[in-house]
Amino acid sequence: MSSPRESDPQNPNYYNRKDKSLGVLCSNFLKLYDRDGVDSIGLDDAANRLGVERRRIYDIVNILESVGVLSRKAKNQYSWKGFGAIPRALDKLKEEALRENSSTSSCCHSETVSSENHYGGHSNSQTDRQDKPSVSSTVDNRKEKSLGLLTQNFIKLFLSSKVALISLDDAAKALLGDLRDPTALRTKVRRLYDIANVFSSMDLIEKTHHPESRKPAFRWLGLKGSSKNGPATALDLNESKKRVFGTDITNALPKKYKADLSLDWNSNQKEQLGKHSSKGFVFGPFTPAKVAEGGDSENKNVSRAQDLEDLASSYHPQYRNQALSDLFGHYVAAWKSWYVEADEMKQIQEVNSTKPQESRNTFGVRRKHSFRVAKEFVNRWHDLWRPVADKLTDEMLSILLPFVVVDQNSGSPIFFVHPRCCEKHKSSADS
DNA sequence: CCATCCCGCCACCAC
DNA sequence: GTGGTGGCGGGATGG
Repeated sequence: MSSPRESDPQNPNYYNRKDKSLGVLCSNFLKLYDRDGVDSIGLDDAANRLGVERRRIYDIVNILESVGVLSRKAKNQYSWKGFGAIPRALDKLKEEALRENSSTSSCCHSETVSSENHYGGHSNSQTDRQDKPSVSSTVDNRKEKSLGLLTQNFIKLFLSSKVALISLDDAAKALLGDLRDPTALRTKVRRLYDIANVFSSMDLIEKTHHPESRKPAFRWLGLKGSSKNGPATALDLNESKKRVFGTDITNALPKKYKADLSLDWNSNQKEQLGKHSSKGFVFGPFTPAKVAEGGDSENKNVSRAQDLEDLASSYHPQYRNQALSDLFGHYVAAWKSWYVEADEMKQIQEVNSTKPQESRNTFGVRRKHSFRVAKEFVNRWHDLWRPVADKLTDEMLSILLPFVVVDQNSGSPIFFVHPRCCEKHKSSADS
């Protein structure tokens, strides 16, 4: 006879839809398996450990497989390839996308992704049983609509076109080709939401809004500077993404679970970010890369950026509280895009002008972007932390404080992320 | 009201 | 039949 409303976080029966989204499930999945020593993944095992139904695991696994992170080994068994396998998979997709792009304009769908994707695997045996007249049609049909294939085609959309931003609606239309069935469209969009969720949790894409239309849209992030057609080795990120995690999973609790604000700090690298400034400020990720005052070579800048990036990834606190975790992930992604954007800008400028002076603009862009991103981040961060801010120990604060926002013009810090600190600075910085 | 997307029914398929 | 897979879309949720 009790009210079924359990939307109160204080309520032990608190239930939030987001807690069970494919995105967080994927995060947890990754936490579980993205570590040394993992080689084989059993679907039942995953489902049990994550506390979800098998069906959900299929969704994730299919998507991950299509970007090379996993590969199917046998029934119920997948082998872990890791994030290091992504660049190769993306290369391949891009290649295919370009090929298809040129020889197109007629209805082409199908055959987009040839059955054999996975480089590493000697996929022979029964791979080519798909020319049976009767069976093939249904098989093909089913395959054509598979989540995995849809995923790859979705990626191709980004890789082939110059469109950096795309709404799921548009994506669905594009992927449906000439088909005009509104029902099919809806279904397609639903699937795309699934894909977008897991990709978001992997930082492969990012959700934003279209500049004018205000409509939700997604931006491709890829693996930071990946498409940097550098010399040889192309995109080898030396297995970066070696994220540090705690040992246990967050929402292994079946139906409902209570909010848990306890934190899981990576006690180790606590000290190493000794970037203290004179006033006792501690600079963090948003430090503007010590912007080119005396015109330093860009090589230096690049390595500087790299340093900061490394700092962020090695200094990635893992919160038990999923919301905090997600938020932080969002912030890291945003921060990365800051560099990516700046780099792209720099390249363009380098082509357009032979002036050796343009690095100033580049950093102007960086600052601006940094500012915007940081501001949004801080606001949301602030709201989340307010309830617990006073319970934080000084040690905890020393970890949080590094997150500083810089002024877009001067490059100097304006306010700290810590709730206690940013409160008073916020208003002045806002105008 | 609209953007999201959880949830699980049930069709397929391989034994 | 049994069990693994995984389309698919109803309808709930949250903003």
